[in-house]
Amino acid sequence: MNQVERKPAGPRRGKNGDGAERHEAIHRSISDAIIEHRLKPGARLREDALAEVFGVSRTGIRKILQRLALEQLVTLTPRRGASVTRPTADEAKDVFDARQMIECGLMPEVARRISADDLEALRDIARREREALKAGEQSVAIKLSAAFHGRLAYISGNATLAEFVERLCFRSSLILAVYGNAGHLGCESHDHEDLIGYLERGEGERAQAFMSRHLKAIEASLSIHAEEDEAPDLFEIFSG
Amino acid sequence: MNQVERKPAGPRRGKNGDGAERHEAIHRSISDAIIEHRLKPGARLREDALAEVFGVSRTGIRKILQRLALEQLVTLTPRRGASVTRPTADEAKDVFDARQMIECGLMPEVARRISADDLEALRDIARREREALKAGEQSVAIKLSAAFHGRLAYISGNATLAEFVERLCFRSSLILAVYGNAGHLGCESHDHEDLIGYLERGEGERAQAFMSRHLKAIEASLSIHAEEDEAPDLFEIFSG
DNA sequence: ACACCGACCATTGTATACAGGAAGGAGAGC
DNA sequence: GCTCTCCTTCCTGTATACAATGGTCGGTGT
Repeated sequence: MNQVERKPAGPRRGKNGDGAERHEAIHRSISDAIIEHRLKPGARLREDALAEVFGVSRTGIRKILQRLALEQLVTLTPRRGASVTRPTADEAKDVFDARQMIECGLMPEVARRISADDLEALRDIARREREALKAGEQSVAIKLSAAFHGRLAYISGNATLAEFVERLCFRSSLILAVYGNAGHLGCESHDHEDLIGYLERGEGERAQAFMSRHLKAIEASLSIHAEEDEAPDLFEIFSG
Repeated sequence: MNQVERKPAGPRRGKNGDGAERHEAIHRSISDAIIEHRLKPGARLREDALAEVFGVSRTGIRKILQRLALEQLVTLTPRRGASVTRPTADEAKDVFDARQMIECGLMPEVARRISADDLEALRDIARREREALKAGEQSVAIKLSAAFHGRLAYISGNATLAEFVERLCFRSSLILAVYGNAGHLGCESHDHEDLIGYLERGEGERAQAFMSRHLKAIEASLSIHAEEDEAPDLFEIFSG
């Protein structure tokens, strides 16, 4: 069946078992690019291009793309390839409702378990976030905000819920990219610092209430208009 | 059961178009087999064997296996292949804590939104579950129990959280397989019927409390022993 | 006889080759 | 001049071939 006797085409890849780590690194690269809005919602992700950029074959790229699709960061349309997910208004609402329920629900346990190291790490993230915002680097700030919320969730000790929160934060970044006003993106105020204060003092209930207000504030800052591009409802348009 | 459709092995098996649906069907087949405990935790899943059974090539099987790994139904060890996940005691606790938080939190909204059709569908599932339990078909009963909880979550209207609940229920089936006592598996009593009653009467708070007790009862029925097979901690063993 | 070492086999990981469908462009007809 | 259709071209979906690795079994030496 092999018509052509292909020479072992340059196994420049086959160093050793770094394959898994390489894939992980590529996954993070693409994730970060999406979360930092360097890849905007709707952007198409061609397999060939990504394969060439990262120096692997399409096989590995496909695997990563599928994982990203499961995480709902990219959308995989059957014969059209992959593109960065453009969240709908409904999805945005679901995501923020879910964050309300889970992140707020986690706060008491977090307040109970938080350690000095955790506090330091969180303060570091919050500080860098403020600096990024001050410097106008919204990409970095958004990524750090997601990192803050994700890290917070992991302190609860429940890896399953923390993973879920992390994914919700990633999706939130996407939502900010679509529905956010360029003006005051992310968590500008001292919210994160204040939250750390409540947690440090072990005030779980207050932290919970504060987180609720915090998330509501973010959601309220979005301009969620229906965005009727995808499937323009001709009936509604012409029936009036 | 009859998913083994021996194809004529012609070269036309890649008749695309049905590819996506085929993959979906295979995914469901394997998922069901795991949830119904026909594939027990720890069972190895060789790619060749699955490829032959379902009449597709290893490429498609790999894709499905990776998706199952993302859903944490199978574990993918780097050079050793795939096997049905054997949940640890910690994971079991996390899963049930997560269900406590999310499923209970969803109940008020479910009580608000539930429709007559929903009630009928839920009653049907609960009835079939009881019948299966009476007939001693624990596999079917476990699957129906997961279906009940999943369906319930979808009524809330929050697709994101419902999806998460669905996945938690699948993982719960796995946990039951490892830590459950053969005696009283699943939700034996009239719990599901009672819950439907509360929801029908719009008593969200009561439904929430009842769901909490229900989940606690299931968790309490497990015998969670540490199961130190996976990575026997030699340091701890020999340091004494 | 037991233990260690080497080779083989089984199974996964990766790349490439091939086929089929969808989007865009060009040509022809009205 | 505009539009419709066909063709080309790119891109994804799938299978297969090849490389690498870990486990296992058998042989040999002490």
